[in-house]
Amino acid sequence: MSTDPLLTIGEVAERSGVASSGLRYYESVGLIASTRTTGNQRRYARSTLRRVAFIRTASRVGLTLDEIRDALATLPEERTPTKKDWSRLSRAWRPRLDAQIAELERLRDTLDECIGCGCLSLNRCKLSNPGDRAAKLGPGPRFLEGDRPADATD
Amino acid sequence: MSTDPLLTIGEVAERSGVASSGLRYYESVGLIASTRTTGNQRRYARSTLRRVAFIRTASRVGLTLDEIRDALATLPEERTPTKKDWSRLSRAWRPRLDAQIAELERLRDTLDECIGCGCLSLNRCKLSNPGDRAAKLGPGPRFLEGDRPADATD
DNA sequence: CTGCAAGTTGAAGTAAACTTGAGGTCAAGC
DNA sequence: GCTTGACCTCAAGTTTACTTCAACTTGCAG
Repeated sequence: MSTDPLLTIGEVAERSGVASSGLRYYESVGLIASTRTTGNQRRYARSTLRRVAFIRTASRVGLTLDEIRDALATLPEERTPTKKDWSRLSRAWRPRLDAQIAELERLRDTLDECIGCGCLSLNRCKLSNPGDRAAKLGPGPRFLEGDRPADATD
Repeated sequence: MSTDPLLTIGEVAERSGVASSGLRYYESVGLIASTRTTGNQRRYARSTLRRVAFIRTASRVGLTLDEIRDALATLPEERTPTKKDWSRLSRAWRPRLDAQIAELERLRDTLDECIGCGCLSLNRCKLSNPGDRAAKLGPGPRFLEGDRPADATD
C-alpha cells in the first residue's frame, strides 16, 4: 500500500476485474499503456482504470477489441480524457445496442410465427433468411452469412 | 439434376447456405448424418435440410453446437421428425431469446443513465458490474466475467 | 540481508466453428 | 475414353480474446 498515484498491474487487475495477463494482453494490442519502474515493472495512471472499464463495457456491447482501439484513438492524447470524452464514445454504442436488440426481437417474433407450424423449412421460412445484414450476433460463423438463398423445394 | 431423392453435399450446401466444408464439419461433430454411394460420396436425405436449418437458426439464437447436438438428440431416431418435433425444440429457444433481449435492454438502459455523466467508473457504475450471470452474449471472453468486483476508489 | 509474493518475457495453449490446402478419386457430358 | 468439376480425407490454419507455463527478476516486510 502506498500514496503513489501510480498503480501496479496487480492493483489494476484487482480493481478492474481484468486479470494481469489480460492487462498485458491489452497493452500488447495497444489498448492501454503503462510506464515502467527502473526494475521494468509496469505502473499505470489512475485514468487507466476508466479506460479499462470502457474496454470491458464496449466488449460487452459486442465491439471487437479492434473496434474499441479505433474508438479509443479518437480520445485526445495531450490530456486525460474528461467525462465528456467518455460520454461521447459511449453514446456511439447506443445505435449498435438498439440494432442488436431489434435483431433479436425480430428473430423472436418470427420464431413465434414459426413455432405453430414447426416449419423451419429453408427459403420458405423467414427464420432461415436473415433479412438484414446487421446479424453478427453471438458466436458462430460471420463468414458466409446470408449469401445465396438459392431455390426452394423442400 | 436427378429424380434421386437423395441430395449431394453440393446440393445441400447450395440450399442451406452452409458450405460443403461446414457440412462435413457438422457431420464430424455428430450434428448430421449421411449415407455413402459406392464411390464413397455423401448422400443426404431431404430431412437433412430441415435439420441444417434448425442448426443454423439455433446457432443464431446463440446456442453452441454442443447444445444443439443435445437438443437434436431428443428427436426420435426411428422416424423422420414431424413438425411437432421441431416445434417442441424451437419453443425451447424462446426463454433464451427473451433472456438475451432482456440482458441487452438492461445494458442499454444502464448505459443511458451513465452517458449523461460519462462515468464508467469502476464499482461505482452499474455498467461495470454485470449484475446477473446471463451474460454470455456476443463474442469475447466468457471466462472470468463478473468475478471479484473488489473495492472502489477511483 | 533474506525470503517470498508479485512482476517480467516469449512462446504456446485454449475454445468455437469453420476454412484451406494438398493429394487423390468420382461421375457425367462430349 | 477423356476431361473436368464435384467430392474425398486428413492435417493444419484462422479468428478473437485471453490464459498458462517456464524460467527469471523485483520489491518490500521482517
